Amino acid sequence: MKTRPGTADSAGTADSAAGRAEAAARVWRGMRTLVLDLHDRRREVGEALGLSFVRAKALRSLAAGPLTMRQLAERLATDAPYTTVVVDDLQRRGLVRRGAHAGDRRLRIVTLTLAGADAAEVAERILGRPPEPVLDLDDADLAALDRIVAKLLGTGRVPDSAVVAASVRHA
Amino acid sequence: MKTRPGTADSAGTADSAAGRAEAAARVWRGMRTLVLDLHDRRREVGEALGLSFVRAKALRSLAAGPLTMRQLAERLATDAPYTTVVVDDLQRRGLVRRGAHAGDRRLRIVTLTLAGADAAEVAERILGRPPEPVLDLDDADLAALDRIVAKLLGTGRVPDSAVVAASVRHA
DNA sequence: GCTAAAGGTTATATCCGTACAAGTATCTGA
DNA sequence: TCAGATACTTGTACGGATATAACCTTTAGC
Repeated sequence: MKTRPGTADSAGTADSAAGRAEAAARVWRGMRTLVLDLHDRRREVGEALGLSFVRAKALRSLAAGPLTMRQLAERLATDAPYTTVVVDDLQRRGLVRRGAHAGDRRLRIVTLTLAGADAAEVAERILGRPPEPVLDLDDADLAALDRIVAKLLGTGRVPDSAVVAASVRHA
Repeated sequence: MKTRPGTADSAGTADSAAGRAEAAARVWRGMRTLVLDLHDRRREVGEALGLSFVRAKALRSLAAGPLTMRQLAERLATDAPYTTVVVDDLQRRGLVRRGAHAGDRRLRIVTLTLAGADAAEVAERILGRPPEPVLDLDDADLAALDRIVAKLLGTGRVPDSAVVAASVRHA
């Protein structure tokens, strides 16, 4: 609504720009609805593991490799004290181990135990299971979506797991 | 990786099925990453309005039209008592009004005030603003994504705002 | 060596959200 | 009319998450 068709100038790009903005907004709202409203499984993960969101997220973060407390805090978007609480809890449950860093003895390196890796995998499987509508897409649509989503991710920031892994590895 | 190319049988559909499952999982993980990790603006909304997530969500729910307490509770996925707390708070801030339902005097109908509608619009604008990568898509990709996302949403449940609005409207 | 900075831990306070119990007012159906 | 169900409110208790301050250890720079 309110497209003001009279304002389109010679090239027609002005009108197209308005249409693009609308389409982009519609797409984004749609993606948010799919992820947050229609197919949010975070509660399911919590029930399956008996862990809160942040604790489950900590396990999933560690699945890619060990992290220091500070790095983990950044991943979880929390502060250092609460990260201590979370790791204490996970350690008490036997899901993570705290280790020392050879190079810098101030650092604590948090590593998944086997049980922790199992739990992380359970969480990842629940969260990663694609919803029905995605599975029902025809081959062409799925391939197109796959390509476009990869493009959307590609423009973004580097995953930063590589940096993290490297910084820990040289110990 | 691990595509096991030898297992493809005559029709080639078996191999394609495996590829489809992988693509679907990759797409879904990508969409979750975009919405939850790379472009989550829920914190920004809270800061802009000075309201918690649930309160902001209540305002956005009411933007489509008045709701009874119970309907609002369902939208927020909370129980009735907490909904009372939330509405009390929003009312104290002058963002919503509690009204009576003519037909059934047990019901309380919650309506946005003008200030509440403004706040809801602010929230919606922050959350609905598409991230850069979406805006940077070329016309063909954006159109394809628009079409496919609409398809993904279409398979789902009816928005149920219509039902809600109708049930309130007959007052 | 001494000081400042960084990594972690401990403790405390507070808010948000969930859950449960109980009570009031109203409606519905036998 | 009377019992039971529904809508909402009040109160309470608790876990989860955030913020801040204080402290200890270790590292790095002068």
